[in-house]
Amino acid sequence: MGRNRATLADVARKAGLSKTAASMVLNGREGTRLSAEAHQRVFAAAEELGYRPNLAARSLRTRKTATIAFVSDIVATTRFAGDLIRGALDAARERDHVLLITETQGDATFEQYAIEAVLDRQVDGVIYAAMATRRLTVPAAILGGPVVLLNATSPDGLPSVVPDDEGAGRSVATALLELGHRDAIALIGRNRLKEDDPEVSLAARARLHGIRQTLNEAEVSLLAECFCTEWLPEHGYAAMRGLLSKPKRPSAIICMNDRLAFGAYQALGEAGLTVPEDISVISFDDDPIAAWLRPSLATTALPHEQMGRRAVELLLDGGAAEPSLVPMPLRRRRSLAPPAG
Amino acid sequence: MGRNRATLADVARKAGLSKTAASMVLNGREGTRLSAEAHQRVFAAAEELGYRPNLAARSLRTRKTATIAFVSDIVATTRFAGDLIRGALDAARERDHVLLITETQGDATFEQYAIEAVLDRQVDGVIYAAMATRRLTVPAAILGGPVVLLNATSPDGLPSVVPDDEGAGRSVATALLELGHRDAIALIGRNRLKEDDPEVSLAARARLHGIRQTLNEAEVSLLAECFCTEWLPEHGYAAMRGLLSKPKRPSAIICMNDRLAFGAYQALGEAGLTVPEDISVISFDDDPIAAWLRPSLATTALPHEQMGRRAVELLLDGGAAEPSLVPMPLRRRRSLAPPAG
DNA sequence: AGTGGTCGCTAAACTGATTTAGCAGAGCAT
DNA sequence: ATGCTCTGCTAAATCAGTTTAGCGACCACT
Repeated sequence: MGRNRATLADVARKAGLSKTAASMVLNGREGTRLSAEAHQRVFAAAEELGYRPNLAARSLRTRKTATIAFVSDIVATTRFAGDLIRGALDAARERDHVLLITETQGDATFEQYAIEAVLDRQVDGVIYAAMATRRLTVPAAILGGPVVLLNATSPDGLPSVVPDDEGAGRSVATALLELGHRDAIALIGRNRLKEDDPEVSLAARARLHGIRQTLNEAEVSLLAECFCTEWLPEHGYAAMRGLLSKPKRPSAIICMNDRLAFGAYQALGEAGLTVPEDISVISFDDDPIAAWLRPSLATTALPHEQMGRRAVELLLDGGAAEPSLVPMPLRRRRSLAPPAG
Repeated sequence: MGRNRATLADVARKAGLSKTAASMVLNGREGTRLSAEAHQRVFAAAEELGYRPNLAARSLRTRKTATIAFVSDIVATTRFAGDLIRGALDAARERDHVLLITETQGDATFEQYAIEAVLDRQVDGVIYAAMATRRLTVPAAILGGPVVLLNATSPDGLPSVVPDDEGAGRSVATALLELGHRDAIALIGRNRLKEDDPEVSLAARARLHGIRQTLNEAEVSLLAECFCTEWLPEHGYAAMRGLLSKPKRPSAIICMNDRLAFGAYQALGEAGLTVPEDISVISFDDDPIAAWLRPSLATTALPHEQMGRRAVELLLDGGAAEPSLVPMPLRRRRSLAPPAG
């Protein structure tokens, strides 16, 4: 890879100057008294030789690699990982940095390995990302340098970037109230584990809190709340069937994520009910399926790309110590209507 | 990041030996005549100081960085990217390598930038990945070192890893024939652009070819073939409605991907038809939604994780020059049944 | 004439590893 | 006593940059 690259010494020789001079010119150092002509010659030589500095050599001296580690628990399994990475990639490129990506798979041994691997490569900082918004404790080894938590918070008070799930909860509830839904709003996706253990999820509790707060302020209470062991379509399906078997039919359903909503749609379809004429549905995440459903599903978007970007900005440009809350925009789609009759 | 790390010189000093000796012991060099005691002392010193070599320094001398570039056109937008990356990550870790990830977004300027960025960092090789299986030409700049194409082929005859879409086409057709479907099989997802331009897609043509070949051998021809401008649910929906409006109803549908099948399901549901009793459905990709649909959708899986893994193996361990075809396993699910009546 | 300052530039040290070339001492044969 | 080999180790060069310290020439001023 990259054999026969021209070195700084080659450039200097061609320009008839010392390495020192060439280095200073190419780095645009202020206050050196090199002549305009020397500048010309160095630039010309570098151009002609297609010179590009060897960053390994440079970083040996400067201890800067222009490389950031992106350490995450799981990159696959969720389609969102790509957006998180893409946002980080974009922001890194704008700052002439590059991303070293590793995955811990939630395994302590892998994590240890991943961290050593990136520290050995002298990365300038670490973005420690979680795929589900949660609280975690970062390994001590990376605390020697800049760290930003992405989609996670930690007890150490490290800079972190998380979505505003509570705000999203408020948006969702407000959207329903504005349409006139009041005493027939049901919730699908309560989950003790997610709500009570911040190391599993911070989103569940925050979303619930946002919803409750808004409804309380309007003096509205939920018609029903369904617990689900997981947030997958099958659980949404089962929950929806449960709701439909009760005497009072809800006028609107809030699902804790889009996959639950997908399951709910399936149950509604089987029951011969139409969205949104019979029942409105709204949820969280803006999974791609939300737009594919018929009718399209109103939801609040997890701004993964923005979050990835913000993490890099925080890491390289510095910034707020308190968690950076990224708003979750409401996507108004066809699944919303005023209550029937 | 990584301040105050012990250096090799520290280890040597503590062991009372030269850097040379320490280096040789730690690298397990054969044929050096260092005493067993010297070995002990070096290991002990390294252990005690928590010594880890500075890879930037090492690579300056050895021209090896134990780092691979993963350059892809688009990492987001498709949920599959994660699996491709994960497979590569796993295989890289097993070989003590790490992945530098960049994205070109299909833009020539970004591509140029990405390639320079990774070459400047002296990567040991490049995995050039495409998110949709297609043919492409790799930029000359990376041809100076090892390159493997992932989910793509090139006219240069570079080593490449692609899914066996033609085999998948055969599996799909065979599965339907075995169930007894013959003269009422319809196809959704013909697409001139994808079929005719290998720089857009290799999958469409290969899948179609596999299907046709198997049906021809059984002397069966397709009842209908629907063209779709894109392979999204809405197009599958429209195509399915089209098929249902014709006099002869198909007994089975082959969709060119799962998203089309999702759309087909929606149209079938609206028409009051049930899968698989009225119509069987089978498709390609094994998108997560395939398992979420009711009934679950039979499909052939794109083995992204395996492909990512294979690419790294090819790059680091060497191997076949001709394209490495990774089989696409058939996932038999509930959407298949013998034709009705 | 001597002193000091600025200008334009360079030699050499330094970063932390690997690798080449070779040295001192022991043992052995001649 | 000399030459030879083998053992166990080290000094120094090297990789490709950055950075520190300083050199010679020229000018101005006292």
